[in-house]
Amino acid sequence: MPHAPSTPRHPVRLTALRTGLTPHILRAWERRYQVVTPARSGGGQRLYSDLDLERLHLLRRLTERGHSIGRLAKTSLADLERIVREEDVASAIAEPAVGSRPEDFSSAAINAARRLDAAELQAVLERAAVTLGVPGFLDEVAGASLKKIGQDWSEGTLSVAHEHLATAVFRRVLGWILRVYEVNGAGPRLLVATPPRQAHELGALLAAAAAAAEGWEVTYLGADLPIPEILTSARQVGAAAVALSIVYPSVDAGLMTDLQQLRSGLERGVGLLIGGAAASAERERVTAPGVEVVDSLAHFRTALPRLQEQR
Amino acid sequence: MPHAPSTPRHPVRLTALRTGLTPHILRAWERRYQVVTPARSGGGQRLYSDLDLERLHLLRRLTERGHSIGRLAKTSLADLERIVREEDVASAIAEPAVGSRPEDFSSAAINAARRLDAAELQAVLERAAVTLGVPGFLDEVAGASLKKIGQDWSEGTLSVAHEHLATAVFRRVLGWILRVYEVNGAGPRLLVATPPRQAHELGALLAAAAAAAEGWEVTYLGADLPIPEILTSARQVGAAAVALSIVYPSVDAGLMTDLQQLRSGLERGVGLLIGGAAASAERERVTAPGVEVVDSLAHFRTALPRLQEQR
DNA sequence: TATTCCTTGACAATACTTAGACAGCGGTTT
DNA sequence: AAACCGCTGTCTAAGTATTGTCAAGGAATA
Repeated sequence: MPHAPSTPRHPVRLTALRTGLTPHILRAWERRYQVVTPARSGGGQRLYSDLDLERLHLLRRLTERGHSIGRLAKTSLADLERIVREEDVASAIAEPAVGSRPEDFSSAAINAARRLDAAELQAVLERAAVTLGVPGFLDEVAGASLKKIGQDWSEGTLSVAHEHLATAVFRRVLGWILRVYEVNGAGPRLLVATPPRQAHELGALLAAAAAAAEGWEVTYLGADLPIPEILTSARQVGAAAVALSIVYPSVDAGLMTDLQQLRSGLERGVGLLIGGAAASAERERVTAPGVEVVDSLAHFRTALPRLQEQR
Repeated sequence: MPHAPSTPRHPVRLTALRTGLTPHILRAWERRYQVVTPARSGGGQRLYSDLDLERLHLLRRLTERGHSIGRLAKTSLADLERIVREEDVASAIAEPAVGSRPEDFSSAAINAARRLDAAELQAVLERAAVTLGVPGFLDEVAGASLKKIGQDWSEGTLSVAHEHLATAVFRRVLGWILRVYEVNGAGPRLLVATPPRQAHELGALLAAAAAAAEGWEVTYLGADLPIPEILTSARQVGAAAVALSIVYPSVDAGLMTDLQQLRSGLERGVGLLIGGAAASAERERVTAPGVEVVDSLAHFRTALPRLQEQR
């Protein structure tokens, strides 16, 4: 015959083990707050029931999370269970937990790059993208990591090798993201590239991925593309907008001519977005009618729907 | 029955945690503006009510967005809620566009399933996972879609073929997620399975993926697993916890025996979580010392870190 | 006999309290 | 501009409350 849950049968030692408390705490709680009142053996030793165990277990959980034992002491078992459940939902809103915060991913990525561990870097980036979602990943991990790497590189903490390895892996991951969003015929078309003499393509890839995640159909053409090629391609795919990334600070006469040529070669309704470090730095020179300079990925994202409507 | 929302019961540090403020700020706000007037314990310590928490939470959100606390201090709860709503509408610019909201993905998924288009279903699910991030995907797309599919199936709108196709694709996508999070040696281990005579494994897979995204190293064993197998495996991989999914409403004597056997076969420190429709429905029968019933994925997620700490 | 458990009283570590001070920020006035 | 000012978050110091931990001496248990 199975015993009733109120049958006293567990000695202190076992009770402590099962509830995660110590015998000392059990006695202190009983002495001070009459949290439970265990039965006694013939010789006066405590014997706890299943119900006591349950109660004590819940109390431990709640006190660990910040409730005060003094206040919880007189609460009924049913109420304790209710509170625990409420706490669970309430705290679900609260924290994203260490290990899956954007910063954690960034630093893990930079460490991997520093160790020249391409496989680990890729794994970290993929995990970040899948955990945070592409928009969050691009804004808070990819952007931040690239910035940090560039910074460390210019400070001499990272070598060219590190930078190349990181570039290769980022290209792979961003390419993967682009592929996931490849889709037939939906969404407006965006052409992404880097103008002549601009070899850094990561910014462009970042923008391409961001646009893809926003539902655009992105044609990514890579770095250092002659203006006529851009024009032809834009016409061919029926682009609703063209986005260029400019990183090198040499915003030279050639570049300005290129931009003018590009703008006048594109149809009226086709938007032209220029982003990247150099674009922000020389915003006044680059800005022109029909040319929008974007300072950040977030800015880029908000500029996109506008272009779509203009068609 | 002490459950009026105005019952004071939360000490300062809990209140700080729940509202995202710090104890310092709580006291400063009270001292300067009488934002709230918490009750006091016998010894003079603050005790906040649920209503206080609600109010403080709203105040934090609004001050973060630039409102001044001095101005908001005397505003009623109802007015605060109204202001927050208005703000939300105003900032709707930042709202995800149509096409990348959870509902859009769910309905696209169900349409694909209805058309028996496995490739499209898989593409939609992958895009959803990558756009929303795995936690969001599991909570708002996978969970919802499966529920809808099950519902349509029981209504006769979807055939067994549809249901099997969907199961196959979901299994593939969830498996992909599990693989992305595969990682060597980090994190506590979780064993996920379905007990004997429980054939529906999608719930278990969902849980497995959620745990993986939280940093657990998950060993997924699939459906209909004999208890001794579970025990051996748990010991072999050194599991910190075991999670089971129970869907069929037949919580029969066999199942109860199985659970008892499982619980007593597991070491003390190893947590045991039971989830799924049947578990929630028969929560009282299933609950036992050392066995925790979880009602939802969100609940499951919050239960996990606890198990980790208990080790 | 060796170990575990009992009670009581004390102590130490946290956590919380108040009152006050200070620094950064945005806006205003000189 | 420069100086000023109110608002707000943060910190300190000194005292109180709460709670975990321990010790001593005796009793029960195996």
